[in-house]
Amino acid sequence: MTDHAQPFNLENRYNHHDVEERWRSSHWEALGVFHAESSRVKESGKAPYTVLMPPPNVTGSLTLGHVLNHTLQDIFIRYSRMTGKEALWLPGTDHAGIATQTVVERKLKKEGVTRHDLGRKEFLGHVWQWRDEYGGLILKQLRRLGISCDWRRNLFTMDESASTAVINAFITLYRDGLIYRGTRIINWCPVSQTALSDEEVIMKSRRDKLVYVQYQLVNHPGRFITIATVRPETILADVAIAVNPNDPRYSDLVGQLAIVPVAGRHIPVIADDYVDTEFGTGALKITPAHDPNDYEVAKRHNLPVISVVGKDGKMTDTFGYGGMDRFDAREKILKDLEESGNLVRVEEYEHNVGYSERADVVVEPYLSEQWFVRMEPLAERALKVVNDGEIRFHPPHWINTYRHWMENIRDWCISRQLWWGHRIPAWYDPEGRVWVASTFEEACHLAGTDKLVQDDDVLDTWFSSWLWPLTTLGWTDMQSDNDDLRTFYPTDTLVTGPDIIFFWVARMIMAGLYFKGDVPFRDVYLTSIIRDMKGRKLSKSLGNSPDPLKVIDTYGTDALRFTIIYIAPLGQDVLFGEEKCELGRNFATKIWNASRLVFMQREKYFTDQDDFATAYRQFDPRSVTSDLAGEWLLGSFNAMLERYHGAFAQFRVNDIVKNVYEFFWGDYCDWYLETLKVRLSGSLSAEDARRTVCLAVHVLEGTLKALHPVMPFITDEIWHHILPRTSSESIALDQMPSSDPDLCGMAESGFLLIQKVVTEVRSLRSLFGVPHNIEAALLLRPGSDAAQALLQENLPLVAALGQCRPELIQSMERPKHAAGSVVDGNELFVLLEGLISFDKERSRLQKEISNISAYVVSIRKKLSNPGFADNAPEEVIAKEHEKLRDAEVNLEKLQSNLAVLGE
RNA sequence: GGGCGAUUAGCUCAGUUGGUUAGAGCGCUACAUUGACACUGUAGAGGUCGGAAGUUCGAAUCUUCUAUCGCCCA
Repeated sequence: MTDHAQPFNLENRYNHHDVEERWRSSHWEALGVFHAESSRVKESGKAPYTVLMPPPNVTGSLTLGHVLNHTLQDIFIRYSRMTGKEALWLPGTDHAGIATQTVVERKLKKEGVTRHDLGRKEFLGHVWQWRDEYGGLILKQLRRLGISCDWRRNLFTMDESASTAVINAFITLYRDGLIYRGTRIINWCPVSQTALSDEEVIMKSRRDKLVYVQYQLVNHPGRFITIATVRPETILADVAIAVNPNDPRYSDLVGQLAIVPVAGRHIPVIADDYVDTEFGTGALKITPAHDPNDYEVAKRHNLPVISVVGKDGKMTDTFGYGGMDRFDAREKILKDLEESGNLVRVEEYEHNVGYSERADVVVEPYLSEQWFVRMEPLAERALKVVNDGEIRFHPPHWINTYRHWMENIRDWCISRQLWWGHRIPAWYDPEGRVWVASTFEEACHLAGTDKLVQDDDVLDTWFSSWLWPLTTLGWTDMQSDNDDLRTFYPTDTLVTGPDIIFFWVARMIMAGLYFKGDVPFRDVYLTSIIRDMKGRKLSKSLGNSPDPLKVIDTYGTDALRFTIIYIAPLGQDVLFGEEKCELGRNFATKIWNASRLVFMQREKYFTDQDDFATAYRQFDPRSVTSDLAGEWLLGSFNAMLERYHGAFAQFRVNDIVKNVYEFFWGDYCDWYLETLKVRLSGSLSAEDARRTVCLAVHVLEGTLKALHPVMPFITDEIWHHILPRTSSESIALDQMPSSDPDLCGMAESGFLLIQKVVTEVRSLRSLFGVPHNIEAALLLRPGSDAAQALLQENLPLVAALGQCRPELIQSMERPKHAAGSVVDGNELFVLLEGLISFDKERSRLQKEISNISAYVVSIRKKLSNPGFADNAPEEVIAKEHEKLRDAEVNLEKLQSNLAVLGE
């Protein structure tokens, strides 16, 4: 971009393509606007402020969820940067073990190759190649959002430093006894063919058949015991039937043997408290290889474990089902049971079944040897820091969810039967002993032999993500210590979706405390979930997921950012439809056009940029006097800023944008700019005119700064037109205005009366259908000397804004042929010779009077209630008295108007 | 079964410690098109705040019960 001064005014029409292209992130990036340095914290004493980007999945592409999430983070970061912090936003991506491996395997399949054909090493070469080619897509797309992270620090969870950290974290936990290897029933995904953690299993409601099957007793021919199951195919793996020891129905059968249908195996009837007497028949088949609870029962009773379902979800039994899919086998065994006469009955049954999060197939409980993290010792402190408020959740109700998980914590299965990921740093010697070490050499040294074989498995992707607050700042092991860690850890604000509280937030807190001895962040902002206009979750299969890049092309990045923040309140779901972005687009256009008006006025009173710059730099808003609207505007602007900063402190981002929107559109454009036109067209001294323009620009610039965190592009563009600023400067580095408490009070100005009078005149005009091109005569009868002076001074304003010829009168006589009204005790009459029907005006007044009478009665009632007078605070009572007085004055005047009309 | 959240204008939602004649955006109605802006302006219609009971001088706001919907965990 060339470095010439911007034109004095803006293009006629706002074009988001041009503007966003000009300031596109690469420009800001090239300037280093988004870079943060620990040295600046050390040397200048600036306070650090850090945000961690939740690393998007490398296989991912931009969704509206990302838009919301990253816009929020950008808002926090830009605000902090502009309020004088050293703001660091750490970006990166995660390697998404299952998802990435699946994508690459699918691609290879098209070429007729499986990963097993290639072997581990070559396959990983393909994955890296894929990642280099396509893995950067999401980051490219994120840049279009104009987000201000320090891209130099971009980290990938498989990068060398992050990988070193993962291995060292594993070793540390292992040596501390917090990682162990054990045989357990885990969640097995038959499609991805790997173990999953509990969190990766989604429970879904499903209608199945509850099958009642009778087992003959060995020693009592003709007697049966009946069980109920939803998984009849696992009957083949039964090792016992359990009943509750207190269940009288079965007490005589405990210790007997029963015959498993189809399999013919003899199994004992056992008694165990685990059995629920209410469910089914009260007799439960025990299948330890295919149910975690049954496995526990079997352990207690020393029962064998028999497996009939393999890794691929196909049967492995020797009773004629071997090789069949588990669901086909279920149908077949139903028929076989019926034929053999063992099927008692079948009921429809609705229950929850676990599905694999990634592959969306029913998870198979599978007995295997896996690695686990012992979570209880980690949970204790992680729970405490949240209970104690060291980490705050916004909105706070999510603490309950967090607490519940921590209090019912279960060990974390971290091994995955994949190739893509951090390989588990464990080796086995010929005797089967395990050696955990950071390298093969070290393991050999420990084992005293080099005949070692490394564990085939890799670690859960979240095992690297939980170290994200550490690895992004260069942590690699327990000895790590560097300027970035010292300066930026703990980080400040984490913005993420509530769906990964368990996966990620909770585990990062554990890891931060364990490996660094301190919390990883202070505030957790949990975002809204975006749904479509019908309230459905956005999903690719439903086709209800708008492409954010298309939305950006249509409406603009600023518009999308503004809209999504405007409609996403803290802690609520958001119903999004593309057309909602009209809101943001319209606002951007409004900002543009209002700025154009201000710059047009500027051109009239300043010869060029430099002339204006000199005056503007010397301009002190506190010097504004005898400009009613200007003083009011300053008051309103500062009151807006006060709410603005307050909303930031409370993480009420939604309020932030609504606040600025209302101020700018309502106060600045609708009222102030209209008065500005009137004032500048009047007989103002050149000096006053110049000062008036400076004030208009001053408030415009302040508003642009307040909006910049939300709408970075348009604000930077217009900011460059305010003064001759070079393209190497940016509003992003300018200082955010703070609220001046002395000026806030000025919002309570006499200008409010002018507004009310103008509105009332317009209302009467509209009500009586005064043609727009007619200037009505307006008579004003002030209710006080102060109002008299105020109105007198601002008659030109009333005239222009109310499109009327106003005149102050003292006469007590009501003008004929007029529509009358009262505002704050001041009467106004719009003369409507020939236009007004007395009947219409009479009925209008009557209606008005009855409204106000009812109001007066209600306040009187309240005030005469002794309970109110005794209990209500002073200022509330005073306010009621004031309301009553005002209402009474208005009522009286309306009544006399009506009386005059009746004569 | 346990927990959390929602229920306010036709639609989507604000309403922060109880003190408003309950607000906004979109939509709707009427009027306005040469001087920033129709991606606009001005005016207006529209709600007994899911239901019931209670606390209180006073409840959209607090308590209890209840209905409906959604999410999380068993």
